[in-house]
Amino acid sequence: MTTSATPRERLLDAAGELFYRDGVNIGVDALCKAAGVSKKSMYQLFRSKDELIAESLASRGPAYQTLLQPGVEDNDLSPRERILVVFERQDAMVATGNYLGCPLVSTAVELKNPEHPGSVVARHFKQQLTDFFHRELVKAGAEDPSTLAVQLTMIFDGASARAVVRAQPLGGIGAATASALLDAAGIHAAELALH
Amino acid sequence: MTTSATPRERLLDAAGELFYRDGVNIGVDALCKAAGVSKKSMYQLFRSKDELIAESLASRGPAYQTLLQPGVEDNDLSPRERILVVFERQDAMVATGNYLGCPLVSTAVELKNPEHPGSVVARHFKQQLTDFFHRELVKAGAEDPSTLAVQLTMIFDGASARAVVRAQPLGGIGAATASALLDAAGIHAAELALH
DNA sequence: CTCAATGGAAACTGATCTGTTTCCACCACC
DNA sequence: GGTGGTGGAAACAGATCAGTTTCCATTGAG
Repeated sequence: MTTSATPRERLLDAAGELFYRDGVNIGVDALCKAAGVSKKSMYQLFRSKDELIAESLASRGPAYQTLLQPGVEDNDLSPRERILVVFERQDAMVATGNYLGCPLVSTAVELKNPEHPGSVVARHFKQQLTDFFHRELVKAGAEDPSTLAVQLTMIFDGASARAVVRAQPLGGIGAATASALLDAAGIHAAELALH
Repeated sequence: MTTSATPRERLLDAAGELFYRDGVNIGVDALCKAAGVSKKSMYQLFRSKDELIAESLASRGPAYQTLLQPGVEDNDLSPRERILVVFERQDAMVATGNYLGCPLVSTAVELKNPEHPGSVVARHFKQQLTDFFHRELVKAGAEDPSTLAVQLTMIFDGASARAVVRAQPLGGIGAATASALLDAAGIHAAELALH
């Protein structure tokens, strides 16, 4: 009624945004009001607020991934470039001024409990970023793609933490660090030309 | 009365621990109960809960720094070693299983508002870690100590985020990444022997 | 038109939130 | 033996928390 989407979609959308903007401690009343859904409907659609946290994170996870990772249309990019695009897009997101940290990390930090369904979802999607790095590193012929993928993920989350604490643009420091690490691993910008 | 410390000290101690363990949304009642201090006394000593958040973080900041950074007794360590000690100690803290992320980053993430007095304190002490790295990098003759210090801080916070999301030991990945970055910057383990 | 299902509005539970206030026990100082 | 200050216990304010329930308007099917 408020919008054309179903109550469930409206709830997931509002939850994804408000849990991120205001933290997971925001009240269910405010959430339902923002979604234009009654609490009755909410508790018919979701067992509890905790489940809504997890499901809203899961519903936004794929969108968050595609926001960061180059799509299929970027197949002409080298693995190195495809990796660095992630950091460049992160940089752009921070530059908008609305960035409050990686939603996955923020949720895990706020929930504290690693067994909370929301923490489980966060862990899952964060692993997907590492997996993306891993695939590209294998394509690039990295010597130790597993370690390097974890290191790149750490740089990503470190840049995210810096953006939160400083509340200022990153100025490309994430991409620069990832670049330095890739260089050190022998994955250079000119690798395609060398082959 | 409950302990020998003054009510103020007891409050700052309890706040530092509970805000970290349970998040800044823990209630003032639970906090005062843990500190053995009445709410009346708390609100005489601190203007608001927000101020208590900031002051408790500030009171634990120096302890947190010295926990991470090598003391004056470690003057025989090289700058490189002094930097890597930070990551080794972080690794050890994560290994205890009680690690819930860097208190500074967690507080900033939870508060969302970068102008909150607690966020200001977090920013200040996080900068001190970067400053420590910078001093050591200058000593080591780094070419671009400013950038490198920021990168090391990012690796530190990235490792911290990983520990939270994964809820597992880090296995030295932080030190390994910092080490790789220092190597790439020409600050090698053998530098003292080369001089 | 009738009937049943959907779902929003809002009251309600009992607990908790931040912050204020009252009251009283204690304790050092005179 | 007073006296003033410190500080804990606890009630209180008004708001909000998660979650349940009642009531009613709408809507699509028969």
